[in-house]
This record gives sequence, structure tokens and C-alpha cells, in this order.
Amino acid sequence: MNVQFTDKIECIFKHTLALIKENGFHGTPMSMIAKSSDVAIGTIYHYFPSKENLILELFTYCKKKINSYIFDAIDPELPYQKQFAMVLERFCKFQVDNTDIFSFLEQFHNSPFNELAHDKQKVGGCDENNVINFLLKGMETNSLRKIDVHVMASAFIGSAVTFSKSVLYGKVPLDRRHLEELVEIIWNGVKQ
Amino acid sequence: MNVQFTDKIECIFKHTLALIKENGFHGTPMSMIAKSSDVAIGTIYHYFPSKENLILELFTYCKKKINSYIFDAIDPELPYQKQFAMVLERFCKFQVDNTDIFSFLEQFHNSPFNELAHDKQKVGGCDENNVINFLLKGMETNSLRKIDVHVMASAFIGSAVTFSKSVLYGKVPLDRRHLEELVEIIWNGVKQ
DNA sequence: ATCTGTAAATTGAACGTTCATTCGGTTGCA
DNA sequence: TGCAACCGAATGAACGTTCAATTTACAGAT
Repeated sequence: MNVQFTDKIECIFKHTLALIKENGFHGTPMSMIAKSSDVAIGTIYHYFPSKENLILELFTYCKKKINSYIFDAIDPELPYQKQFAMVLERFCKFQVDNTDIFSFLEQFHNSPFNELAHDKQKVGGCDENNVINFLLKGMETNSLRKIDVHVMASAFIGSAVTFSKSVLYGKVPLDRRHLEELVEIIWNGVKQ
Repeated sequence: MNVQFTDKIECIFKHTLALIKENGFHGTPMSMIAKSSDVAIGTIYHYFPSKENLILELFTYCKKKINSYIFDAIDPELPYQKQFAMVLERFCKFQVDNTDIFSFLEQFHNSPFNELAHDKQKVGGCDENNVINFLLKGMETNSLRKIDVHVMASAFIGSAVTFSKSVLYGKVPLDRRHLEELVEIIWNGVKQ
């Protein structure tokens, strides 16, 4: 029973992501989500009190996905430089392989929704905090230069996000060579 | 006459930017733009055939502003490293000093509008192309490593955008020290 | 096994609001 | 006198949300 519950919500999530990628937040009415998910509008309102709430829940759903994809794969026993490359690469790879989520998160972060989610971000670990902690660990172990961690995180995350967009716009292929070029730029900039 | 024409349109642009920053694209109805700009709705439709067109025109307006702010100030006789630091710093400074435009551009780039504007970007020089050309110049003069220019541009632009957001969210102050840290990271990563 | 009562899940037509756009009319200037 | 700028009430379509009705799930009684 609990399984079906989750299944239906995940089904709604996935179709909503696809529609929002294609049409944007406000080009995606609830009626369209319902039809695409093959449920009635009322069913969506059974699970979510409003469209706004649906989008906020979808946001935390996406955050969890990307976080676990990136960080579950990182073995803390590996040399830090190796971990560093892996985090950056998996960050990019996730975005490129999950364009629905990537597009949704970018829209979300640059919309008025973003403010509504800031409370939640401080509770549930958002990927940015994970990155911050990961970089702090690198500073403590003398792998990284000791500069303002938010500046470093900007270079780290910002590069990866923009690189992923370049891949999606067809400017750059997502192959080993280009990933390594990106990693090298950032690593050279921040290594101790 | 041409002056007044421009004045009124610029007035509409500026109020639209402020409203969109506060409420987002779709939280900003034409009626609100009209009231805030102190003109009638009909007047806006006298100058712009639709809301979509208004936003597209606003986009090219913003692009011109940021481009001229950054690149008009760059003296090509200066040492390349100096130019490099200036471009990056002015990029960030513009975003932080013009949060309306920054917010609008970010929303725009991550919305379905973005596709509609791609034709225009190829005609009018968009800031990304300017950055690309600037980086290519650095490679030709052996100041920068010769790697894929789009990868380098991702690191360059992405860092600056995310850094600016960190400043706006209050995580980092926009002072000389933090700007220099950012410039150093990127410069170390891309210099020859 | 079959029946029954209840609560949860599901449905979609209907409602009320909001919003982009229209258009017939007015003003001001050349 | 004519034309461009300007006005804003009216229009009609789209959308988020509601809710009364229907179906499904299933525990306990027979």
C-alpha cells in the first residue's frame, strides 16, 4: 500500500519534471500534469494541497536524487584529489543525464520559489551544503588552499553548472577529455 | 521625439525589471507593469505587440547594458592578465550593482524564453560571445592554455555568476579580498 | 469463502479569479 | 486637420482549486 502511494507520487513527479522542462513552471497547468500522469486533477490535490506545494515537494525530491547520486559514490578513503575529480564529474554527469531535473532545479533556483525553500535547505542537506562540507574537508587535510569556502564553492559549482549547460546546448561533448579539462582548471585553481 | 520615445520605453523597462525581480515573470502582469510605470496598459501595447515581445526586447536591452559595462572599460593595451582580472571583476560587480538585471537575465536564461532568443544572440553580440572572443585572444597571445574555449568559458562565466549569487545571498561580501580570491582561482586554472 | 461497513483513493465538471489583449475614444502636437 | 501617442473599461480564454459523487481496498463478522 505504501509502495503504491509512493509510486503514484513519483509518477506525478516525473511527468511534472518533463512538462516543466518543456514548458516552464507557468506553461504547465495542473490539468496538463494530470493528463500526462494519467490521473484526475482531484487526485493530485489529494496528495498535494496546491501547485506551489507540489513544486516545493518536487524540489526536495530532486535534491535528494542529485545528492545521493554524487555523494553515495564517493569513497572517503580515496586520495582527496581523486574524490575531488569524482564529485565534479558526477555533478556534471548527473545534470547531463537528468536534464529534466537539471532544468527544473535551475528554473527553481532563479524563481521566487527559491526563497520559500531556504528554510528547508537548512534542514534537509542540500547539495550546496554537501559541497561546502566536502571542500572544508579538503582544506582541513591541507589538500586545498585555505580561502573563503563560499568563493571556492562558487568556482566549483558554477563551473560545473555552466559546463553542463554548454554540453546540453551542444557546444561541448561530454567526453573524458573535456571533463578532465574542466577538472584541471578548477583543481589547479584551488589545490594547496 | 526620439528621445522621449526612448525615455518612456526605458521607464517601462526599468519598472518591469524591478517587478520581475520581486515577483518573477508570471507574477508580473501587464497591468502591474502599467501601474508601476505610470502609463496605461494600452500605451505598453502601443510600443510592444505582446508581453512576450516586451520581455525579448528587455533581454536585448539588458545584454547591451552588461556588455558595454564590462568591455568598454577594457584597454586592450594592458597586460592580458590585468585585462582578465578586470573582466571577471566587472562581470561580478555589474551583477551585484544591478540586481534587477541580474535576476532578470538568470530567470530568462533558465526559462523557455531562452530558446526564442538564440537567433538574436547570434546577431547582436551577447556577452558570452564577447567572453569567448576575449578568451580566444588570450590563447592566441599565449597567455592562456590552449584548451576547449567553451570549457574555459564555463569556468569563467559560471564562477562569476555563482559568486555573484553568493554575494547577493549574503554569504560573501563583495570586497577586494574575495574578488581577488575568485580571480586567482580561475587565473591559476587557465593561465599558460 | 462471502458479506458488510468504512475510510481512503479517485474522478472531473463547475466555479471564480486572473490575466493578456483589444479597441473605440481622447489628447496633444505639427 | 491629421496623425501619433495615450488611455482604460471590456472581453474572453486559461488556470488553480473545490467538492459531491463514485470506486477501490480491506478488516472484521458470518
